[in-house]
Amino acid sequence: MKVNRRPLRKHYQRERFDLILHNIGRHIKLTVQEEKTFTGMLEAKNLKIRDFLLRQGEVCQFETFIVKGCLRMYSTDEEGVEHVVLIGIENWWICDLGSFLGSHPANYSIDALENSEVMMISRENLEQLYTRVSKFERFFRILFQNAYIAQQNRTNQDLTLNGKMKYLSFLQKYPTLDQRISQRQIASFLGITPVFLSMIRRKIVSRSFVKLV
Amino acid sequence: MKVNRRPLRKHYQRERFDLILHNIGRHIKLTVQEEKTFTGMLEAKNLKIRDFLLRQGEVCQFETFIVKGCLRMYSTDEEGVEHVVLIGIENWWICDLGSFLGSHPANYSIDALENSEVMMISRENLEQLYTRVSKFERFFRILFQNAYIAQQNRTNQDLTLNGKMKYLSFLQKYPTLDQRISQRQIASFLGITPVFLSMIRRKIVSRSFVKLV
DNA sequence: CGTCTATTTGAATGTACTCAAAAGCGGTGG
DNA sequence: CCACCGCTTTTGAGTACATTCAAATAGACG
Repeated sequence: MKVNRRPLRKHYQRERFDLILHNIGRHIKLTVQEEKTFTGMLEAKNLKIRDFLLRQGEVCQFETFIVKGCLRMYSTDEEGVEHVVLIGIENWWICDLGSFLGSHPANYSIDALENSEVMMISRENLEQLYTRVSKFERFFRILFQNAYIAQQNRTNQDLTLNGKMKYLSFLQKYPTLDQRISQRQIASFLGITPVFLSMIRRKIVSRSFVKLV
Repeated sequence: MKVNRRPLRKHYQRERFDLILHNIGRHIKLTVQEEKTFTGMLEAKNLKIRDFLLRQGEVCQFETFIVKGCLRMYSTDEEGVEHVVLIGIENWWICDLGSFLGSHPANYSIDALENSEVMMISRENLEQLYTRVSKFERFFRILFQNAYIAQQNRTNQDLTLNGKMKYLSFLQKYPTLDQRISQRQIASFLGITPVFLSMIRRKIVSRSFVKLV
C-alpha cells in the first residue's frame, strides 16, 4: 500500500498542469524543458465562491488561467450597479489587461461565481517567458486575436439584438452556463435588469409550452 | 534637373512606408533587411469614398493598415440596418479577423468613409512573415492585446452608459472624428438611431448655450 | 427554522424607436 | 452659376422596449 503512494502523488502533480499545458498545446508545441520553465512560473490558487481575485482600483498583478470553476470580471458604476464584461470558465483566461500591462488601477473587479481553481502568472514572469520561450509570443498572439474577435462579435450583438434575442443567443453560445450561474449575473452580462430577464424567460417558457401542447 | 529626379523618387518610395514602419517601430525594432521583407509583402491601395474593401459574405483576404483616410467595418441585419463595429483612421488596422483567419464568409463589410490610402497584407504573406521574422509575432501580440482591451472597454461602456453619455464619451475619445464623419455613422457606431442622436445633440447644444449666457 | 438573497409579478415611468414630414446640404449637370 | 436631385439631419407625435419601485414568493445556507 505504502509503496503506491509516491507514484500516485507524482501523477497528481503532473495532472495539475495537464489542462493548462493542453490549452497551450493547441497552438504551440513545447519541449519538456520549456514546459518546466513555464509551469515553474505559475502560482496555483483556490478560490471559494465570492472570493476576489482583483478589486476595482487595485493594480492587476496576474494573468489568470481558470482550471476549474467560474469567474466574472465586472465594473461597478457610481450607483453601485455591476456590469459584467466577461464570464470565464474552465480553459479560459481572465485578467484586467489594461491594469496588468499598464500597472494602473483596475477598472474591473474579478471574483468567483463558483468555488474555483486557477493558475496565475505575474507580469515579470510573463515578460521573462516571452524572452526565454518566444513561442509564447505566438501563443498569446493567437489567444488575444481570438479574444478580440469574440469581443467584437459581442459588440456586434449588443448593437444588433434586443434583450430577448441577446438571451437566446447567450443560451446557444453557453448552453451549460445558464444552469451554473444566477439570472442576476446573466442579466448583468447581457446588459439588462434581472427583472426584465425574468419577464423574458416567462415569455419564452410559455411559448415553448404552447409548442409542446 | 534630371539628376535630381531619381533621389527624389527614391525618397518618395521610402515615405510610402514611413507611417506603417513607424507604427510597427513603436513595439519592435527591425533591421533594414527585415523592413524590406515586410514592405515587400505589402499591397497598396487607394479607395474612394464608399469603395468597398470587403463585403459581408466574401472571405476577407487581407489585414489592412490605414495610411490615410477613414474606414468602417459594419454588419447589416435582416432589416437592412447597418451596425458599425469599428471605425478606423490613420494608423489603425482593420480586418474581419474571423473571416481572415478561418477563411469563412465575413460577418462584416468594410468600406471607406473618406477617400483613403491603405496597405494590405495577405494571410499567406502574414504567415510567412511570422516564420521569417518572428518579431512580428510580438508585434501582433501587442496589437491584438490592445485591440482586445479597447473592445472590452467599449463593451463596458455599452453596458454602463445611456445614449447621451455614450456620445459624450465618443467626443472625448475621438474629438476629431465628430467633424469627419456623418451623424448617421456615429449613431450606428454608438448603437442608437440617427434621429435620437440628433435629439441628444440638440439638448447638449442648448445646455452649453445656457452655460455661455 | 429563520434569515438573507434571488426571483417573480404588477403598475407606473422613462428612454429610445418608428413613422412621417420638413428643412438643410452637397454634388452634378445643364 | 444656378437648379435640381438625393441623402442627411431636424422636428414632432405616437409607440415599444426596458427600467424603476414595491411587494410577494421562492430558494439557499447556516
